[in-house]
Amino acid sequence: MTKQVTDGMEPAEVKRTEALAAEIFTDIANKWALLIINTIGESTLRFTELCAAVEGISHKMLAQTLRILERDGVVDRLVYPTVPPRVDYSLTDAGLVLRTTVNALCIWTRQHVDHIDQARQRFDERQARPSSTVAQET
Amino acid sequence: MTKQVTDGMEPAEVKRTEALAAEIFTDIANKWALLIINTIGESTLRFTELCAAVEGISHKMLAQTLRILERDGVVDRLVYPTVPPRVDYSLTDAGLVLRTTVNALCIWTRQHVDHIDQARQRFDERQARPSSTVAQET
DNA sequence: CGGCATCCTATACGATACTG
DNA sequence: CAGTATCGTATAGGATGCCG
Repeated sequence: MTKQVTDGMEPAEVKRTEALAAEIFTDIANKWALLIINTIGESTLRFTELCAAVEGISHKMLAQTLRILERDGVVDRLVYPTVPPRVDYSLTDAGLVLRTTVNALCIWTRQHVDHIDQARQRFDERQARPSSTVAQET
Repeated sequence: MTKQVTDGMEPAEVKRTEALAAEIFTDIANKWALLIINTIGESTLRFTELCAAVEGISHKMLAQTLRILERDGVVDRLVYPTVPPRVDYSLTDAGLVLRTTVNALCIWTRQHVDHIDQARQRFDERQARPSSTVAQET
């Protein structure tokens, strides 16, 4: 998945990095993780605020995904020893770098909604009757 | 999920765009779709080539995900009416734009492998004994 | 309030097998 | 070779409830 970073490593080390990269990618490249990262952004949000801000996420998935992101050093978790408890979430430095990319993904989605909607209609139409995109003989 | 694009729309239209954006995001923001997009990149690959290039993907998931990406107008599918059949996959213009972002995501992952690996070790250690990150009283 | 555990359903996914 | 269908398992994910 995008080499170049592993240049000049011993085979064993490359393999370990490869495996870790795959793991990390799995942690991050999923709907909830990406939405959470994008939502926190530059701000600091409490658990409940996040739960409300991330459209459609459940209490459970938020807690679960936050734990993974915290472990991976993408989000910071600050616990106030008050009662009732207060927990603030923010992005780490690494998380902030990541977030610029994630945000670009969200913006791309928004900007292509119409285009994609039309592509879908064309596709669904094509499915109805045969004759798809076929390379022409020359 | 990242507003601003829906400014100056009627409420009903905003809601439709909102729903579509969520759908599209679900299609794209998952491991396989992102890996496929990043792998195709600027090139044109046959089904079998893609299957080999995308680390760990199964025949089934590749076919399934490609269908979704094709429908969304992210990948182009060119069928050669030969026997045995040959099918070439490449990114559409929209897909190419998207791919720059996706690639940035992959690169970020690679570049932060060590950093994240260390963050994980610290996290796992913290879990063993209590005393987590707690806000100090002032 | 934040978080974990539990239960249950829905979906993701792999393996396999069959077609054109 | 590319694709679809089927089946079984595994994981995602919602709902609920209990604790500090």
